[in-house]
Amino acid sequence: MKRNSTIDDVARAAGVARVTVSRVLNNGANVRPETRERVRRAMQELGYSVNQQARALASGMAREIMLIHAHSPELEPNSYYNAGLELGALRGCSALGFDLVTRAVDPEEKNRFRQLSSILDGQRPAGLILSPPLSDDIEFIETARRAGVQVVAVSAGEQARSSVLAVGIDERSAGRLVGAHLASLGHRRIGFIKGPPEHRAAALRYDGFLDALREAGIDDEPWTMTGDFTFKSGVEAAEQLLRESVPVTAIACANDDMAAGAMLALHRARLDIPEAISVTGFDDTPMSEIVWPPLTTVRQPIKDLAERAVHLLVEHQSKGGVHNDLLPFELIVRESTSRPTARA
Amino acid sequence: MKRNSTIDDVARAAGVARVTVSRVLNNGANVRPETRERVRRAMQELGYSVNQQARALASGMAREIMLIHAHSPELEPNSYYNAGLELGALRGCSALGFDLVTRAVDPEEKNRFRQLSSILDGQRPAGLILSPPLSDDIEFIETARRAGVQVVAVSAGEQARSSVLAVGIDERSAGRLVGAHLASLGHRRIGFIKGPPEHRAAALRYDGFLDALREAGIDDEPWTMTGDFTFKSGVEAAEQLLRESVPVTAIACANDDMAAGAMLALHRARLDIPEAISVTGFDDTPMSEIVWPPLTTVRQPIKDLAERAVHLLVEHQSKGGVHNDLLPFELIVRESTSRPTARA
DNA sequence: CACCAAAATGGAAGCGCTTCCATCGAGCAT
DNA sequence: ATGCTCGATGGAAGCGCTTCCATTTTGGTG
Repeated sequence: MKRNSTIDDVARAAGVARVTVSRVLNNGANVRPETRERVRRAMQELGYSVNQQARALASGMAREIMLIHAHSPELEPNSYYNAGLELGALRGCSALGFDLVTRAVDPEEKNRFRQLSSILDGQRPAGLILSPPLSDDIEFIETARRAGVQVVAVSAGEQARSSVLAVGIDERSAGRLVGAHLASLGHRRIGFIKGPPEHRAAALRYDGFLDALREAGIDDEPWTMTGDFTFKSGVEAAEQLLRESVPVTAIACANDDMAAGAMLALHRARLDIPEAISVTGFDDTPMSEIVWPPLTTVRQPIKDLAERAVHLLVEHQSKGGVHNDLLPFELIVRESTSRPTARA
Repeated sequence: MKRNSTIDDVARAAGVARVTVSRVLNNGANVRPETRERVRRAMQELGYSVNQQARALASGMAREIMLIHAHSPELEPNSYYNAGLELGALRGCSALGFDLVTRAVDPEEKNRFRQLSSILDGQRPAGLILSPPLSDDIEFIETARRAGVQVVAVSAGEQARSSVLAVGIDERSAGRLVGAHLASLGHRRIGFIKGPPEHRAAALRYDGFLDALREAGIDDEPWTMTGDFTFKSGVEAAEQLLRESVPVTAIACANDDMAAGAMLALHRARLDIPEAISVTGFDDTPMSEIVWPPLTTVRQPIKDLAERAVHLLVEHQSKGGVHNDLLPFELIVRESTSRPTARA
């Protein structure tokens, strides 16, 4: 029955005191480089890894990180996105010896600030992870900070990113990537189904999209429609477009759900995808491989975002400060996009 | 800055020693009922909750639970199912102060027993969560037990359920529910797309399905085809059925992915769902709401299964024994099923 | 070369809990 | 009554780590 080695084993092996090992562990100051190295080597040889439980217990710091996701009663929850965030956050917490507490708050609720304050008061978490559109709600963020809780905003817009810890992707570049893809295929008349205006990240995606069109010499304002990220709103937006007989050869959507909805509307209207109209999504949810045809979309590392958020929170414990982490994204080209057929 | 109350606070409030509170906490023996009650009340009043970190540290038990999911290189991983399991397991671990370690093992790999042994040897987890088809691999389970690790089988077949801890749903009844639904709508000729034979739970679903048909007076063997749970295999199975011109009015599938595949094949063949053919799935993945038409399916509480699995593992620590937890499931009737039209 | 601040290191306490062992009565047979 | 067992309770140690403070070492200065 092999017992994991402890900090004392390392200390003994390195010929130093336990405290010194602890300092090395926490990148503490006042350790001579050679001592540090010796301790490092001892850790290596013993295959040592810290016991997060013990660490958390000793340091006595709050052991909880709170994940708040938006959940309006009317809107169906974006289960994939939220599940991904929770999964990532849990992984991060697990690795760092924290507990995750998940809460839902209605972003429309007038009362949400008071609500947050009372939650924070009861729990005193070590940090708060906010997802859109809460991560763009500056007043909400400020309420949390006033309560002395470190905040990290996930996929937030520029304002939030410049005032608290943040993780996300370069939304604007991601949007540009989609626009460039469509433009390079030869599409000139493109429709865009946007997300809700409070969702700053989606707005940035749209800006990037416009950039790409402009760079490709397409200066006409594209036809746009605003959805609320649900499948249903995608259906409705596309139906609206068909009703108006807008002559587009491609429709870009601010997320996959709306793209799937749009595809359904097009299917119903007996329009072939991508022959008649190309469609793009955003997020690369599992659904994008299931719909027909498989959806061209942007893969966003949702789990990694949340995991990173936890680390950020722990690293910047009480240091306050602004830190903006951008994670990589990727355009996944599938069969829902092709060059426009010479017809429209 | 409110500090959470500790076991000592409770002890003081109840006028007993710390140990006694600990005994109450762990349902230990040798505490007089009235003392127990007094302690309980004190806990209540102080809003006490155990510090799992401290508990885990003190009890010195392994702090890790290992989730092993099957992952063959050829087969696309069932991301929704696996993500759900991981999410649930993480929640459970988080609540109980355990860490979750996730591993993937190829169930086809001859070498998997040795592989498992070496993993277990290195990590010594407090328990092992096995998902199908590994949870039906008796020899695999035995290997783990021989290494002295408690095992819980998720969604396993009867053999595994009778030899280790297990959580799942009553697969047979769930299958019966689907069969009864279809039969009650008036379908007499029904096709069934099965899962792989090693997947015992899927086989049970099929048995239950047959039971229902028999109960409805349908004694003909239904037309069946075996898939591997992938979207693609669903497409192929349905195409096979169409090629053979089997005169079914409904197709039941062992999971949602195959159902979605079958639907695609039917769409391509210009068959309307549910007018020409009804389709059912199993699992209620998010996809079932996205496909067109929305899929009638059985909702299985995947996250809860995994969460329960963790609890089982911890409760039965070193007690060995067999325990079979059945969680509730639910038939979700959507638009992919209707009475057969008077045509076939 | 003595002197001192600053850097490097170590000792000890304690986080909240469990576990091991000792203690204390009560109830029972002798 | 006396001795014993057994159920109920408490004392003390310690899990692996951090933190506070004391101590030793270093290297720069006059």
